[in-house]
Amino acid sequence: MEYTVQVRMNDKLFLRDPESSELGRRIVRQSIMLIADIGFEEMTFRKLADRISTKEASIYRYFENKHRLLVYLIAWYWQWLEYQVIFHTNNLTDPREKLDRILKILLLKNLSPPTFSLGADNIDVSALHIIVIREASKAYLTHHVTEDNRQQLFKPYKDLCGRLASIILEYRPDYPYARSRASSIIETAHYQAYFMQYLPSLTDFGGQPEGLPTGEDRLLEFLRHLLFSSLDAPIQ
Amino acid sequence: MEYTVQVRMNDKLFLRDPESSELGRRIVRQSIMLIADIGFEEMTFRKLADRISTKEASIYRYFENKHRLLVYLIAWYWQWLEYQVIFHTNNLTDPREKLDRILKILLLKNLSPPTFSLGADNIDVSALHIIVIREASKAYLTHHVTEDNRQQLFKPYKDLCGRLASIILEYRPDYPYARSRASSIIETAHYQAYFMQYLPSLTDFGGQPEGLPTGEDRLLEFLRHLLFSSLDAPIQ
DNA sequence: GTATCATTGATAGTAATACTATCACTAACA
DNA sequence: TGTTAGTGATAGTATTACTATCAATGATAC
Repeated sequence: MEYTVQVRMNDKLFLRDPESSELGRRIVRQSIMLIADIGFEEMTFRKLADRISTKEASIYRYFENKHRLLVYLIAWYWQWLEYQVIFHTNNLTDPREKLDRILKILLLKNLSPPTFSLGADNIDVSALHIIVIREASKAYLTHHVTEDNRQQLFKPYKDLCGRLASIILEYRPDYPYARSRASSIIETAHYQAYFMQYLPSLTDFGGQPEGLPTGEDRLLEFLRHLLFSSLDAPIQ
Repeated sequence: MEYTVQVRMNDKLFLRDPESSELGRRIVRQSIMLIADIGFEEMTFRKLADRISTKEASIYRYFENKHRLLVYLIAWYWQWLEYQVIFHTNNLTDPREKLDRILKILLLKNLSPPTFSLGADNIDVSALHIIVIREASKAYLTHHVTEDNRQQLFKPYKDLCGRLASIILEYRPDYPYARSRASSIIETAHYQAYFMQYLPSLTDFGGQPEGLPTGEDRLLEFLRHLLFSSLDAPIQ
C-alpha cells in the first residue's frame, strides 16, 4: 500500500489550486525541473509553457506571477520537510537524537522512501532541494515581505522553525535563543551547501580526497558541532 | 586632517571607474539610496537616471548592467568592512577581543567616525548596510556564479572571510572549520538582523520592552554566544 | 439530448524593462 | 587649433510580465 499524504497549501499561494488538475500538476512539476535547471531569474512563464505544451495565459490562471510560483514551491518544500521531521522523530525520545536526525533531513540524507513522500505523485524533491538552496531566500528578501508575510505565505517555514525550536527546548529547556538557533541552523545548512559547491573557499569542505569523508559528510559534522556546542555551552 | 582611504576596486566590476568622475560618484551614491529605498528588483536604471538627472545610457557606460552595479556596491561594502576590521583590531593582542570587536562591526556598532570611512566622500554606509542585509545574497545566488567567481567579483567577501578565519585560528589553532565558521557567522548576523525586522517570529529578539536590551543588543549577545560556544567546545 | 459551465487553446495586445546605437555638444588637453 | 573623452539627447529593439478576448472541448446537470 502506498501512503501519499496530501499537503494542504495556503490558498493565498495560488489563484487556482494546481493540484486540482493535470495541467496544474504539470506546471508545478515542470517548473521545478526548469528552475533547477536554468535558475529562477532566467525562468519565464513562456519557457515553462513551451516546455509543457501549454500557453502562458494558462499558467497565469494558476499563479498570479512568477514570484508566487516560487513561494509556492518553497512553501511546499518546507511542509514536506516538516512532515519528514515529524515522521522521523516520532518514535524517538532522546531530544539529542531528534536533533541529530533533523540535521540529516536538512541535507536530504536518510530520506524516507518515495512511498512516503508527501504530496501527490512525482514531485522531484531533490531538484526542489536545489531550488530551495539557491532561491529560497528570494522568496522573502523582497520589498514586499511585510505584505506577503501578512498573507501567511511564510507560515510553513515558520512552522518548521517553531517545531525545531521546541525540540531545542526539549534538549535544553533554559536555552534563550531557541527560535534564532532554529532559523540560523537551517539557513547555515543551505548556505554552506551552496558555498561548498560554488564558492568552496568560503568553507572547509572543498576537495574530496580519496578515502576521506565527502564534503557533505563534513558539512554534517560541522552543523552537528555548531548546534550542539551552542546548546551545551553555559549561558552568559 | 581627514583620512580617506581609497578602495581599489576590481576593474571587472565596472566598464568605467565610477570613482573617476562626478557622474560616476553620483551613480554610486544615489543608487545606494534608491536601492535601500525601493529594493533591488524595483530599481531600474531609468529611475536612477531620473533621480540624478542623467540618462539611462550614461549609466550603462559605467556599469554593464544592474546586477554588476549591485555586485559593485556589495564588494565595496566588504572592502570597507575589512578595512574597519583591520583598523579596529590592529592594536589588540587578545584574539578573543578581536573576535568580539568584529561581531560589533558586523552589526555596524562602534563604527569609526565618518572621518575614517573608507572610499571617497559621502557614501552612506548605513544605507549600504541595509542593502547588504537584504540584497547581498542576490549577488552570488545566480545561475552565473561560477563565471562571476572566475572574474574575482567575490574576492572582497572571500578576503574578509579569510581574515576572520585566520583570527579564529589565532583564538583556537586546532579548530577545523575556521572558514565555514567565518562565512556562517557573517551570514547569520545579516539573516537574523533581517528576520528580527521583518519576520520576528523566526528570532528571539522581537519585542523591545522598556528597560530591557534592544533587539540589536540581544542579537549581538546571541552571535557572541554562538561563536564562542563553537570555538570553545571540544572537537569530536 | 440539450443547456451550461468550467477549463484550456489560441491569438493579440500593452506597458515596462534591459539594453544598444547614433550623433551632436562641450570641455579639456596636446 | 585640432583631437578626444565624456555626456546629453533621442531612438529603437527584443524580451518580459502580464491582461483580454473568444472559440473549442469535455464534463455535468436537468
